Amino acid sequence: MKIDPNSNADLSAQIAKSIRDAIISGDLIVDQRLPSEAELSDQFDVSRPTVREALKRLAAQSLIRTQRGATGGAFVNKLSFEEAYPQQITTSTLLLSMNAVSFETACEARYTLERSCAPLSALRRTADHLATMRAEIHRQSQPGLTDEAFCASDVAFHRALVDGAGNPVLSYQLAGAVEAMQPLMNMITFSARDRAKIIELHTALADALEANNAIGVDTALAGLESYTTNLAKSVMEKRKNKA
Amino acid sequence: MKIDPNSNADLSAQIAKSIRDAIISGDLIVDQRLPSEAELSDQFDVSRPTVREALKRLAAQSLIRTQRGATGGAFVNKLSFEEAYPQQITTSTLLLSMNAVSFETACEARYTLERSCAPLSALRRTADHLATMRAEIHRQSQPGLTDEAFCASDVAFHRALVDGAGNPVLSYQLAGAVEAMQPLMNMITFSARDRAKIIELHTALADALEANNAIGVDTALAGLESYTTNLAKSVMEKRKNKA
DNA sequence: GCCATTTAAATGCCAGACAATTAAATAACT
DNA sequence: AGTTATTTAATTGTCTGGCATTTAAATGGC
Repeated sequence: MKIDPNSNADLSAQIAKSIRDAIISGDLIVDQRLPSEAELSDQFDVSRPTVREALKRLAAQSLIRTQRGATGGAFVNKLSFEEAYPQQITTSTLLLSMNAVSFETACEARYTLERSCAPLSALRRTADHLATMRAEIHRQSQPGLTDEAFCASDVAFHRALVDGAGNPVLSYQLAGAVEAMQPLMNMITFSARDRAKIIELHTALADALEANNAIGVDTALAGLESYTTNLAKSVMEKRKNKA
Repeated sequence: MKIDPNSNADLSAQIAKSIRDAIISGDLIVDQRLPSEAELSDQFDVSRPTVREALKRLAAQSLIRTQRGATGGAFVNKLSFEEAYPQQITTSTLLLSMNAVSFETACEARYTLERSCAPLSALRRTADHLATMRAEIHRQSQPGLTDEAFCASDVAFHRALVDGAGNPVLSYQLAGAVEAMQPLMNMITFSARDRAKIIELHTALADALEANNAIGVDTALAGLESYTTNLAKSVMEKRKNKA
């Protein structure tokens, strides 16, 4: 393997790209062992620290894992949905916070995606999903719950709804949309009245899901979206007037 | 700052996590300069190569960028949607190829998400989006087009549809779902008859979008999904009988 | 005041070494 | 022979020290 010395990219970035491409194309398959760092240094004609920087880049993307010891080395990692979740959530969160995405835009995206899962979830949700949602509703009605805990419970509730669709690809894609909204929602202070209204809608949602009523689920979600949006709007308004 | 020597994680991983957390929490803000590698070595009490490995991990996630020279250093990067796209697509693609996700499951997720964008796109699509879609339809009807090129055009067509919703968060989330399907679709051989049918559905879709007819768009998408799924099923069947 | 040069600070890269870990090979012992 | 203890070898993890390269600012000459 060779590296272009005229490229303006770091050597470690070029090497990482070379190996990453090999993984994507299938040249390197899951659990296959990469050459040792010393061998890679020879092959790419760079020093070991440079190879290591390249490997750390790949490790940061969960594309490889490393083991120490005699039979150790770097191995192509089987990227699992579980591993990809946090990455997806971190990225989505930072995208929202760094790009001045309005609450409305984020909210619209989140509920648009979530509503698309509703029919499938109404069809396929298991008793487990329903139980999780009922439990979260119960938690949400506890007095003395902090806004953060309320929002976290809200996220758990909605993730159960999404998971009810029984499609891991959907769950993965939705994780970013649903979880990344939490920091934004945390900025809203929920009064007792707000919570009661949200719990009411959550209950309607769970009821509809229990009855396999897709339209009812969609209606409840639409209600939640408009209520959340309006709530956020009024909170922002109040803050603006105060300042 | 301190690092736990009892943790079984690499020092570079711990340092990367520490800095990453500072970025997520807002302790480090966009375009802020991190301490130099030498200063970080002192602060974390590790050597410079270890610090560098940590920084490369963060760079691989586009959380920082580095500049050489007198006023250079590592800066917190403003994560843009454009930067996040390829990451998202790579991850989604690998998730599908490494986890034996069935074509049906992937297809269901993709069309479920895409159909959720349809009403918004019917409402907001610009002339530009329509023009892109018409151009791709034209390209798809060219004889002699390879299956790969046909699929790539298909992806471009659908991305224009999604972008028509005018919500960058939606576009980002959908990018993974739509683009990651391409390698799977490339495995299907599209006969002339298949292509004609798909182009017919694409045209119906564009027509409905032009008329701001949300229901028509949804119908066309539903038709596409079932046609694609059946096509894939018959191709797989044929291959199985052959072998 | 403007341009060329020097300087200093920073990242990029390398060579070599040692520590820590791990599995396999070997030796010792029963 | 079988089992246990020891040694060995391979590999990653980390450190030290250094040099090359890049870049902006400081300096100096005109």
